[in-house]
Amino acid sequence: MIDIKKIRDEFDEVVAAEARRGVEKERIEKARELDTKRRQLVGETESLKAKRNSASKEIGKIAKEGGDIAAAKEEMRKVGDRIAEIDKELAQVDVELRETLLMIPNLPAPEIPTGMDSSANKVVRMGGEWKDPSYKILDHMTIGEKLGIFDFPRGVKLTGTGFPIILGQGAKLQRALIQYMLDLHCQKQGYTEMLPPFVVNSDSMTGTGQLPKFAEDLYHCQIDDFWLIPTAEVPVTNYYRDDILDGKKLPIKLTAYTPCFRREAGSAGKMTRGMLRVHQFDKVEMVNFVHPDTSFEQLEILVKEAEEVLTTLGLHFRVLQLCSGDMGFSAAKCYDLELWAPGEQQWLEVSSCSCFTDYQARRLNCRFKDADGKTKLVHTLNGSGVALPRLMVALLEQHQNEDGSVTIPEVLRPYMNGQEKLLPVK
RNA sequence: GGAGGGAUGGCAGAGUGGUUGAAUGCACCGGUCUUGAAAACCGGCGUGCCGCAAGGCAUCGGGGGUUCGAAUCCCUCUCCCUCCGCCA
Repeated sequence: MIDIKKIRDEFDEVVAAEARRGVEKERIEKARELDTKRRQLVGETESLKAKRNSASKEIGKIAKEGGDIAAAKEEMRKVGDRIAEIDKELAQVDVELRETLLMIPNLPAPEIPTGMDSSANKVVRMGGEWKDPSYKILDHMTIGEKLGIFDFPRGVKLTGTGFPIILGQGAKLQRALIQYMLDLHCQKQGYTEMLPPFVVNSDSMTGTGQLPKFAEDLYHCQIDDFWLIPTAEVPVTNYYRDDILDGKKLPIKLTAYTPCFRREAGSAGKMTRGMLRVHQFDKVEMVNFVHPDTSFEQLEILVKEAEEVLTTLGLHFRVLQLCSGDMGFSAAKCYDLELWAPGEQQWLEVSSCSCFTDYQARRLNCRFKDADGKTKLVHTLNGSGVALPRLMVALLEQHQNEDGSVTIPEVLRPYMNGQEKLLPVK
């Protein structure tokens, strides 16, 4: 949620910055008007309450001395009625203001490119290498079939489309990847691992912004009013909801492996081939709670941490800086990591690393005690480190051999009992 | 799932309708003393909102109600604890 004080005090700057994301001035104007209205009502009701409070004290005193209090009581009853009226209106304005603020995205960082869609994104660097081999490159579906590691039809039988089954050495490879990434983050990059619930309540979903807007994209357990998490960001970030952190302990870096569940209502048919877009997938996520002065430096570190996964797996990828209009709603600055999938002949997004400044923390009410003794909002960052299905696709396609086998990256072999290759089943 | 008991400031823990925003202890911060530290003593010490400020309002798990006035009474929800049942 954006800071209303910013709209109050730096209106023109906010309007200009939001215009870069395609937000009309009217929306910000509306927030400002509601805020003015709100403050006026607060002033009115509070001065009436002050009057009532002091009168009530007086009444108590008079009553004790046996004086007549009937007239005073009657007058205060009227004041009470008026207060109730104003409070009702105020509650309405509060709701409206909050809703309006929630519709305003985070302010884009000044240095990012302006643009409304992915065409304005900028490739900031390339990583790893790729050379097309002399033999014919296969796509992951064909490779998977040879290796006997995917079963899509039976996934449909068990659940429905978008719930693939991974088998045998493929399942083991996936498990190895998860282990490897967690170990890398924890042993080398200073993260603490967390194994959170995969199901959360509505407060948590609201805290990170999935609710109320994106309810349709989530799986819901009606009886208990629980939701399946679409990303580990939800439980991990909400871990510190309504919390005050010790400033000396920042940055706090948490990582978690979880399955992710996404209904993705309306996205059927969109790049859904094979493993590319599914309703359930595994992901390792990184979340940082940082001091406001360091958030953008931390973002650069976070991206490098995610990149390290790809580099050490020997994969070719590129780093994209997203333009103002292509970023997620809460992000001030965002980098995407895309892996090259030679079989698909396309770049696959496997990680998105974002700095949310205080936008997410405000909604989450996550603060910290600074060195000056003041309580302030933290800044939050998160990044995938990384998503499994597309990583698997790119890995199979980039590391495939002419004989149909797939070379297992060296760093994964300790997790695979030393196995060097995935071998065709027949 | 059944029965009962709870939820108060960072923690512990008083408080059952009127100077209680909240005793007391611990923790924490500042000071005195000390070569330094400890102890002792003195002072300070929740959060949010409105206001230039003075100050005001709200807040004792959440929501609603009674009342001139609610931490205190009523309703409701959530969570925690104890006992019983069931169970990986």
